Amino acid sequence: MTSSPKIETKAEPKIEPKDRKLSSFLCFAVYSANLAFGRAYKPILDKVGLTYTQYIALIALSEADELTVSALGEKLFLESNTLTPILKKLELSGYIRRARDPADERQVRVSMTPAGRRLLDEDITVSLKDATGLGDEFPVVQKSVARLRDNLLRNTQGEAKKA
Amino acid sequence: MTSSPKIETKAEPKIEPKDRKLSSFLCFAVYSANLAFGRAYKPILDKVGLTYTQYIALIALSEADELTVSALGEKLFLESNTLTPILKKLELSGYIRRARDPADERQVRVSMTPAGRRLLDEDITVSLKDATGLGDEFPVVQKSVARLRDNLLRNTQGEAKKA
DNA sequence: TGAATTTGTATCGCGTCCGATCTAATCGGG
DNA sequence: CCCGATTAGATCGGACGCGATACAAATTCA
Repeated sequence: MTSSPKIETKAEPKIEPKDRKLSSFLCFAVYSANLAFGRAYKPILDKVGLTYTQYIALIALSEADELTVSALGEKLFLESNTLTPILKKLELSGYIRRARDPADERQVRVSMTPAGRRLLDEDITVSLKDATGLGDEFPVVQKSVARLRDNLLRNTQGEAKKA
Repeated sequence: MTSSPKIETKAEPKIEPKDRKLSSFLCFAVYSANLAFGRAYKPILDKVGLTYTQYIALIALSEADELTVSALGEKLFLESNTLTPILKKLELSGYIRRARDPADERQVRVSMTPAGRRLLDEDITVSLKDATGLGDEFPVVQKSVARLRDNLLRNTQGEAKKA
């Protein structure tokens, strides 16, 4: 769309600086959609005393138990500086347990408590699937956004980690 | 393994509680894609001394100048508690101006400085369009995510504001 | 007009994110 | 075996996002 090459120009002939509408920014769509998700989850999660991030971390843990902090972080794209306080709160809430691995005392193994498992089995977020209003598109959008994320991480992690 | 009730229940015949994979969650895709965007923008925005949110706010302001804080908040889906500190930093950085409206001293009019306008004209984020790796899908995904956001806000704002 | 209410912004506290740094445990070479 | 390097978490400070609240300006209405 940016290039409709009738005649070959060296660079862009002329770019209007004005046509940078916020609505055209994919990053803003994702940013604001994330805010919207947080607000949608809030009244539901308030009832069980969890935050949005804590709930997501709990789901990640439900897939594979006894994960280390860094292994959990790989699933969530987070590191210990973010994860540690969250896990401490989840432990305080009684949904998970944290314990140093006897085989390697540097590592912390995180596991779900029965209370945590019970919470997820309730499936408190069923109502939200309708709220997305995506219908059959739901899995398509989900995959597109996941692909977007993976592309962004791959194409920038290169610079971040390389430096 | 926690419970596999063979007896037929009235509503859902049988839902495996285990198949709630993190990767199947749209909210997680959006959540992590937002993190990825923030990380992708960071090295670029660091060079001009802006944060991700500050940059988005600047773009919103470029569309319509002399906005009030709440009008800007409507564009950004943010309120004064979040916006005020951000705008103060943008003012301190010299990219915007803040001034009480003489006609209504309650309101604060926000406008861009020439430095702010110059910054946006540089279009420092061009390189990121490729990093999304979406190609022609780009506008489709953007619209889907924006629609998702609008649906979520509409379907939950009702409860939030009504209460 | 004057008191009550509403409105627009700002402040505060908590919970993420994240870069930078710290500490303790493990590993590896000599 | 000891010492330096690496690794896994944790801590700290800065910047959001947001509910609750404060405060002053504007509006309403008796």
